[in-house]
Amino acid sequence: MDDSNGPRVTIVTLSRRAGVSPSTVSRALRGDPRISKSVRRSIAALAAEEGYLPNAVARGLASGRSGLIGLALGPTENPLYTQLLQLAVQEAATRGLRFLVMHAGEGAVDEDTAGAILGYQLDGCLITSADLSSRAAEICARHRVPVVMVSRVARLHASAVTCDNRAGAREMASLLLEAGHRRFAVVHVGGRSSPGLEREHGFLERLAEAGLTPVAREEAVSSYEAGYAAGQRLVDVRPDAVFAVSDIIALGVMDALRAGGLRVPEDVSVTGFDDIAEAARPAYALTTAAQPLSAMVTRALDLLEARIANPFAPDETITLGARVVRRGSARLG
Amino acid sequence: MDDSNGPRVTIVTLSRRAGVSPSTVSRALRGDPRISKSVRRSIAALAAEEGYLPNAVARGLASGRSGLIGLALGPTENPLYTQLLQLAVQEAATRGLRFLVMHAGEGAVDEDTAGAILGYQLDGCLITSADLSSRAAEICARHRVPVVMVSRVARLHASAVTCDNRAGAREMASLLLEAGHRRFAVVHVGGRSSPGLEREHGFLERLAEAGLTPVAREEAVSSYEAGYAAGQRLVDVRPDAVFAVSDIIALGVMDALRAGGLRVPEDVSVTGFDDIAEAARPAYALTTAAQPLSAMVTRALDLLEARIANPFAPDETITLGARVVRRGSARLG
DNA sequence: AAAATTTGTGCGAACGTTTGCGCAAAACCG
DNA sequence: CGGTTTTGCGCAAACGTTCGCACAAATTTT
Repeated sequence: MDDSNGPRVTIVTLSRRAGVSPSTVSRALRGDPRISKSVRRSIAALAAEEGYLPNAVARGLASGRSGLIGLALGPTENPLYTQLLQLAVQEAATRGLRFLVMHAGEGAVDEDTAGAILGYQLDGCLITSADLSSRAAEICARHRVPVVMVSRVARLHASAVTCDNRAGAREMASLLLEAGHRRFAVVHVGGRSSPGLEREHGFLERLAEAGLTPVAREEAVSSYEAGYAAGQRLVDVRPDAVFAVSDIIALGVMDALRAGGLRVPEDVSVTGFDDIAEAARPAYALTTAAQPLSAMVTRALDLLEARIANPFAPDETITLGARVVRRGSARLG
Repeated sequence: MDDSNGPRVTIVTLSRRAGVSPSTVSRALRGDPRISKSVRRSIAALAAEEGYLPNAVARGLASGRSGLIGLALGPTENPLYTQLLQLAVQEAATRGLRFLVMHAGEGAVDEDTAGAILGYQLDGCLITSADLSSRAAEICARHRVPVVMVSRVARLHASAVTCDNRAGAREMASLLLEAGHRRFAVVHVGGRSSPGLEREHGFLERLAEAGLTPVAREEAVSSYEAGYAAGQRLVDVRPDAVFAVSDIIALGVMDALRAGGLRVPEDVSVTGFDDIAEAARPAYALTTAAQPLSAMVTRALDLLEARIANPFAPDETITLGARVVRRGSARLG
């Protein structure tokens, strides 16, 4: 290891020590088969001995690939995005890709920030925020940066991986219907989010097929607090089942319903969508449709890598199945 | 804007169009006072017109400053770190710094990953994970990368900003004592986390001054589930007040206590530390000692920038006050 | 044994900036 | 009006890699 304060050890340093040219060192370190095995080995040894650390910035300049992926993360109050972050970071690391965070939180990504970050010659972008304006994608497209959206419908010039929101919601509705529920309430998020819309439509569609319309339809943003407020408005409505388009909303609804004196699930079944970690807590035991988050992240990175390898690969959108997980918050068929 | 597919517009492009040298363009864009105002303005206009985007990678190579900060984030199940992330991203953006995520989640940062990321010539690192081994800091130190820890005690060659954990915990104890509580339980995290340790010590210390020792002392990792398990063990102990060293634990404790038939706060007061967003939910209304997270992030970045500007600035640790916020989960003096 | 191919390595030019230094012209001084 | 300072800009060398091309030596082919 280099504990000294000498000049940084670079490829040139190594090349001199090894008596070969810098290009040979470069190729040897990258495992280029054109370099003989013996030279490759001795250079690897030398690099380790000297504590050589490749300069990713220089590499980026020379190769045109930075190894950097821009990341736009949704509202951090929603644990969903946090889980996504963790999964994505792990998965990306194994592929030698790193995340440069462009945005974390509510609202759209700041134009200037996004622009500045594109200056890092991003190899691609991962956009997870549901209610993100399309501006970010547009900026990326203008700079020819591949984009993949996760848990969100594709926009112009972008790939996407989502789960089958509609089918998941439909299944939830079916299960609820089978169990005999008739007075349905749904808590939706308006037009802010494409998955939210799909989930609401799927649910209502299935209800309609059974000849039913909901007794209440509350709008909320995707947060606990908004869910709580919606839940309060539902207390007097006395639905026998409520479907919230996201878990974080469902948790708020549930707490409000309970605060209003209703028992869950005896008086009212409550269900959500996402299967965030909080949903599994004993105090909630929320029945919900699970997004296969881990698989989604994997596929998203696959898509990104494919586009990096071949910039002319067509946009693609992958839909993975959602699976309802039964817990205590609802009586199901 | 450059919607065409022509070659990228670089400083050289601009310099030709403007009839000046590349160095003049560079200086003009950076606002160098040595360039006349008129030239500066015309170049700025030209840059905007051509949709010029500075290449941050090239700049990094030439200047030795990448504008990149490595970020190590604690367990994402703990909303604390998520809030931290959001605040840090915002605050950093205004300073022209970007985060490269080194780690997110439990456990120590992976050696190889950290090393690889240092190859991006980070200007500094922000380390927030409480239970991180000191390895990350060590690696940074070896590569002469300034480190600042937040919500965590300093290590070798690192600055830090924390809140006064001990004082916060002491105040909580005082308030609880004043309200007449005598049967105390504390849920701690063992030696895994320095803030956790300080909080526990502060609390116990104040208790000792009142001639008391806790009736129970449960160990947990910093998670809801571990808190829940600890809470279950406490049901039969029937403490009249419990102090958990972090909110996420306190929430688990509270749910378990309630599941065990105890009323909060009538039968038992429960308190925590951090003031995460969940603590304010009506279902919890957790009384807790708040970390001034926003201020901490600001100071952390100040520290980092100071070290970037002057690599020989000494390490420094800043301690901000903690403030107990009273909510419904505890009867307080 | 000469010719053709393969194998292994070096040369040098990028990549897009920044920055120390040099040098002219313009502004000031007495 | 000659001499000194200031102002404004250009030259060219970095920064640490990658990669196309050339080229010698070793190997195979005819």
